[in-house]
Amino acid sequence: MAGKREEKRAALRERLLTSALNRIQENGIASLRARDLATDAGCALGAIYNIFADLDELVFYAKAEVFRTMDAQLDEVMADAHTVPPKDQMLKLSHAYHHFATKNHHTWTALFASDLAEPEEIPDWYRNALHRLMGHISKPLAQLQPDLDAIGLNLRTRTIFSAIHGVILLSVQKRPSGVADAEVSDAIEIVISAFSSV
Amino acid sequence: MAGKREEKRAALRERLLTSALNRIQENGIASLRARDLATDAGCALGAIYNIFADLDELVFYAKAEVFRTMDAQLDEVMADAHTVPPKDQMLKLSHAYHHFATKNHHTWTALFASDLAEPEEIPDWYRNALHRLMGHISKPLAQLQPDLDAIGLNLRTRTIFSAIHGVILLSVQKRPSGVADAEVSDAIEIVISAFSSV
DNA sequence: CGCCATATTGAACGCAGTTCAAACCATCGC
DNA sequence: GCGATGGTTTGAACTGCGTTCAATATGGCG
Repeated sequence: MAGKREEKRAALRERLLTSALNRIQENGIASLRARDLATDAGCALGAIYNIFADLDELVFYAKAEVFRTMDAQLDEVMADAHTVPPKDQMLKLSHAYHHFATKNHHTWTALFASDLAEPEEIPDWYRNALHRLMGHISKPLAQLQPDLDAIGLNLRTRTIFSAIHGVILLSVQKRPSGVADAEVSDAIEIVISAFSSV
Repeated sequence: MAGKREEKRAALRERLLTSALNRIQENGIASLRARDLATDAGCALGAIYNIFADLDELVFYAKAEVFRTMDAQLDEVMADAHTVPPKDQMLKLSHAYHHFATKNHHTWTALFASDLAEPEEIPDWYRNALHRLMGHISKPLAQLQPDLDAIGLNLRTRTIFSAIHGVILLSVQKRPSGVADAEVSDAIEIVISAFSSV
């Protein structure tokens, strides 16, 4: 009977996170309720606080889950990317990012909901995932512009990511200043073309 | 004494909005409190609800104020823009947008805090301000690419805005995926150059 | 089995937005 | 002026939420 305590604890933790992800996916992070989570997970209200310091921490781990899922999907899409021209690699990544954002509207939006006011310890897995993501952009970019130094390449990589992110964010948020759903693909093409041909 | 009632009502409304703007600017929209607003404005808690349906409505009008202020500043910056080359016009606008965003971190962030879930009536003044903003981009763009039709120009305009917005947003939010504060100017230059040279 | 440490429970607390009935006060007809 | 009228102001009370905590239950272990 090694660690039946740990077992139950881990199972409850899992149920709470699953419930949170389902509810965020369904109704958005703003309408997440501690009491609903407890009901879903079949535990008492207070039990949440044996496992997480507060709801923010629970949400933090839920977001981590979303981020990891996205990371895995992007990695899979880009696994055989080296077989296509640099520009097509960036297009592929952008469209995959867009696809994830629309398929996971509420959870994806939640990822960016708040400022990272305090530069808290960025966890290693996060740094790594981000590094992989940026690598999917910087690798083809380095092919297109071989004379860029590391710093220039880094800045350019983040700039391209930010640009694509902006297009998708404003579109997903249905801002009048953004592009309509049906135009996102074209907008991505415009952005990547612009960055590919300097 | 025509309309002393209306007068007091308008004055209170003004005080509430001013208080809201000050507090958002200072501490961010998340820590806005009805009781604080009432104290600031020197009225009872319930008085807020004679003027606004709820806090969301008050915040809506506060955001409108911010948007109008930004609109006015951008218009002023761009007033004599026609004297410089198209690319420089877009740079000027982008830097002014960035300047406003950093000088008004919390209020600017509040503008984009929530999805516009329901496509509620977009007020005319908002549509107009947006139209002016987009005009500052589309005019120089049309000079650079005279063979674009209206639809293409419109899409391209929104795409450029989204790209610049993305760069600034991720930077202001201090996301690791964004560019650092000190790099934003360079990133803007990169984006506008890319879009100017296709 | 019996004891300890930990987990679980849900009632209770504090805080925040919102409501509402009573007190208040512009306004208007006289 | 003056009293009636109806919107305005008031702040205590209501509701819903995250969080806490003392009491209870339960796994772990000699």
